[in-house]
Amino acid sequence: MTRWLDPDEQQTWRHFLAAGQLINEALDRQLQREAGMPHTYYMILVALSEAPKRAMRMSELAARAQSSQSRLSHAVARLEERGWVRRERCPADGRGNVAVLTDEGFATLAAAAPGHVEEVRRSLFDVLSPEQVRELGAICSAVRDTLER
Amino acid sequence: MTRWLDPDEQQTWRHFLAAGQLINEALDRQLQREAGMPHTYYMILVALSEAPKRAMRMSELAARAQSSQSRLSHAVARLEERGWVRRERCPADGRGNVAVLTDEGFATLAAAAPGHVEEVRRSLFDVLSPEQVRELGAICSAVRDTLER
DNA sequence: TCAGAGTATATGAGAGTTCAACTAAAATGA
DNA sequence: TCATTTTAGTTGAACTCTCATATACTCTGA
Repeated sequence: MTRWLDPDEQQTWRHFLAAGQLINEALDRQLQREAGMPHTYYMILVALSEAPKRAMRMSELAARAQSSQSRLSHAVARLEERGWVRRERCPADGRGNVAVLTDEGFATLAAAAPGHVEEVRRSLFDVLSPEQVRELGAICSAVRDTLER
Repeated sequence: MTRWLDPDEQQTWRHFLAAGQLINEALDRQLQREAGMPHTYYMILVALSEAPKRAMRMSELAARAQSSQSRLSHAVARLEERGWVRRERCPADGRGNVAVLTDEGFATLAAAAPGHVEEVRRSLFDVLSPEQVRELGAICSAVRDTLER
């Protein structure tokens, strides 16, 4: 009944898990050390920084930053305490909130970005050939399309 | 100075993050729902189940299960409470502990495995062509070799 | 226009993770 | 042989995440 993994698939799967975790740990360590925030928070700041007026509805932000709504809500509360983000009531929809990246938040992000990109290169792009990067892009895109929603 | 990501790299990176997270979430949800444990705990049980006598030194186990020592220590404490793992003092080295998978733990793992494998197929292998699986294996292996230690 | 259904977000508790101590037992070496 | 260093593992606190629930607003249809 169960379609078990054959030895090759097993190995691929374990490499996949190991690689993914090593990269995530590297990202988190670098950001925690140099910017005092986890990668999930960084992703939230990035998403906000790219939005018009650096502002976005909470649910839209959750989608962009690949966060659950609850996680985002907690995270933004922390980011607000640090003064990097501010929340405003949404005028168009009384239920909604809009998260806004403050200047201080933007400055923090700008300061953190170079070190982060360097880490991204070190842990992924520098390791792979251009051909592999293309392949990886296609693979991840396929996974994403399948699992998303 | 900073080697920023070009648009293609950006996209690949975002697909990579999204895919990785979607898969991890799928794994965690499935295991939490059907076996009442997170994926990290599952990996610990798997590692133990493959060891001679289903027993392993803590640090060796941490390495195999891709866990930090601290995380493993906390996790094994929980697994012990549930009766799935037992800890014994290591006779050869007075500092060491040996984690042992109990019969109950093994049974739990055996019961959880089919659903887990099914989820692994659904979220990764079924999505990719055999060629892509090969490519992904090579890519992850390269990342792992570079980042590990 | 109002009850009921649906949507946007927040919140609290419980659980897992990290980081920095801390304990205890080897190993080292003069 | 004893002080030092290293290694194995644990622990507590602070923090993040998840899940279920709560709150407050909007929409829908009779």
